[in-house]
Amino acid sequence: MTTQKPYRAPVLADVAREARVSVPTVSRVLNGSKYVAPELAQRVQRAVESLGYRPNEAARSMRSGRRTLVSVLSGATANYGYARTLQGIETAARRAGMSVTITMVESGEDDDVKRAVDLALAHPTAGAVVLEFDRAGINARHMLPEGLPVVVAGGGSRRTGGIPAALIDERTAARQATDYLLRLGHECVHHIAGPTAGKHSGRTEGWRAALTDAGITVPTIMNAEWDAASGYRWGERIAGRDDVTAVLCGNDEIAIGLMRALADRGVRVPQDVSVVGFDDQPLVAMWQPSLTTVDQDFEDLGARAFGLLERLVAGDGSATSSVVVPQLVVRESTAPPRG
Amino acid sequence: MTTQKPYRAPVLADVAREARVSVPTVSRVLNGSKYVAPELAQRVQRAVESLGYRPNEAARSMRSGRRTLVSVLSGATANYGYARTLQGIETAARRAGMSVTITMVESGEDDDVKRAVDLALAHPTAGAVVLEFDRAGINARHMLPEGLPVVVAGGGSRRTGGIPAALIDERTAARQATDYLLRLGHECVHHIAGPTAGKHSGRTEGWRAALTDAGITVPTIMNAEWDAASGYRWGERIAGRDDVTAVLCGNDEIAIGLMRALADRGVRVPQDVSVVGFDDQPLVAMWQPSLTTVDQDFEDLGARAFGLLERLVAGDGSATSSVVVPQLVVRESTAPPRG
DNA sequence: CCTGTGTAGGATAACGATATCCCGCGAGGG
DNA sequence: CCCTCGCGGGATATCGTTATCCTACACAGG
Repeated sequence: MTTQKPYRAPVLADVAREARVSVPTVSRVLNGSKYVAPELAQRVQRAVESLGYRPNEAARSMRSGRRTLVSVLSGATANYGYARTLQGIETAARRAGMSVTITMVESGEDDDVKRAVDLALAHPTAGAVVLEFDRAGINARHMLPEGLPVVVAGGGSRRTGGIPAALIDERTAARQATDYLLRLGHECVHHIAGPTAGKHSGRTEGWRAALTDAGITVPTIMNAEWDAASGYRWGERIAGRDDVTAVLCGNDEIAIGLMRALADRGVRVPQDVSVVGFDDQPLVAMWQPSLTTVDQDFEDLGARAFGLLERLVAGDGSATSSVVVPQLVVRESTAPPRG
Repeated sequence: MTTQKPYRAPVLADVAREARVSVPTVSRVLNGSKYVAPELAQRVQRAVESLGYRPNEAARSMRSGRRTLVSVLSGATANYGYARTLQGIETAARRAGMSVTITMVESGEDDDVKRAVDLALAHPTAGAVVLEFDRAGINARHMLPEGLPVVVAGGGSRRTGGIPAALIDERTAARQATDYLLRLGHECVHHIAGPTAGKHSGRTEGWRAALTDAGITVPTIMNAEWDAASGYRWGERIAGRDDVTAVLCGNDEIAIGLMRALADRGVRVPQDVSVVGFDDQPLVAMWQPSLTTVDQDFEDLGARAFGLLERLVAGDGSATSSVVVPQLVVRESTAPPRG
């Protein structure tokens, strides 16, 4: 059993020794300063290659003040939307030569939020992206220190307190989805909302606005979790009601759960009830019936959020929120009401 | 327009000044050294609170050699399995007081892999977790420097070259799933495999082994991408064949796509064809018919991977691979063959 | 009184990089 | 011949922290 000697990455001094130059000269070569003789530069390059030298960003940023780390704060979930947004941020950051740390906020409780923020900022960070799809994210934003570059990524129409945000205008999308159902001839559209702790989400607000504008009495909101089981439970109750002919769901999971419960009770979608989801997860197009839903480009959302942060870090005060209106994708789960 | 003065986080010296002690004393207080008078300690604590001081991990680790950053290398995807595994790693790391950076490897090409590894190790890292579900991950592992603590997380039965690994024994699971279908009375089980670049995945190997052991001629493997569209295309072809009565799919997406194609052509699941998936994504239990599939605990996988890395970093050479056999979840998409 | 021991806490060096300073050198102008 | 100027590159300070060293003091034992 050989003892593994602990890993020691080569440092500038090792390169300098190997190339028989001083440490600052190596730095100059690596940072592309002029004023270095071509021959020395070549010796340095060779030494870098042969030793497999990799600059230490921590030391570099400590001295230079340039930071190459971006911190993402998100709710504690592997949800499709979160994962996709993170991917968008990471890809954009990687292309810009920045690394990404991810910290999950276990809940909206002060303790959890504080711990998460402390960990997220433990390593010196150029700025933070807060994924604000839930309470945990919102609370996290409020606990970030004054002056740190911060951007928000999330569903639109929420106040972000002067912080630049990349948004998806869920409100408009929900309104369009609701209008679409009304145009099909439904006299009312019901709504199953995800948990949002007090305030209503843009999805809920858009739905309400569409009904109000059409002069329709807004029915009671059905509150659910974001998961399919929760949608299923509402489906069990809706199956026994004649007055529900169209349902706008807070997300695709809820919609799928709802549809299964309806099917189990012999209620047909879309003949008896129309169902609309939110997110357009990859699988829902394969459903039977395939789900009419709102397509959200989360990857683009992440990329836009990172772009804003980049400008903010560069001191470009003109960085202003960007909003995208997602598109309704009409599939098989919606139809005119019977009779 | 007020000019925002750039963010300057308070440092130890600020705290020391505020508490009227020397810098090392503040450090001693924060690191819980004895030999500090209670009164001074209290002054320091107060100063820390009032300034909102947060230690700079980069500086700390530079001096002390203790690293609190873990790097995760993964394929460029927001797949359910990847996202879930990352969540498991992050949660375990957070509980251990470590931060996590995530770097995606765009492809298996040398260029992409090298760039990803460079970025992943740019900030000084205690070690790396490589998500090895695809070629990109495998290549990334080979490009990591000698001596860096590395663990692999992925599907079992692959060689990991002496590197500790947290594994899910896909081979055994696939074998069990295949055996189950044979016990139902199917004379053969067909298989749609995901892309694995040369080698076969544990899923494919387990399937083959089960058939071979049962003395059944192994049919041609159907090769697909990991997505539902790809499963759909195979479904179109299978619908015209009488000899296919049971299909083991490389993952749930493929299975769902397959089932939709079969349904579109009037082939009934499970009466005409039985279908088994892999992963047990949250939605597939709601399918019609609900999908029989292999439940993979990716979050646990991530937690185990981090645990291994932690021991490796601590110099515990006894860290040895851990393997979990996932369970087959029988639902509605499987049944005995007709007649 | 001298010495030894243990506590308390400041002074200083060091981690790996970059910014700044500064010196030597050769060319060009007065 | 002296002075300036541009280049090339080493010496040194510095970033925020912790490890090490060292001094000061109190107290006990001989």
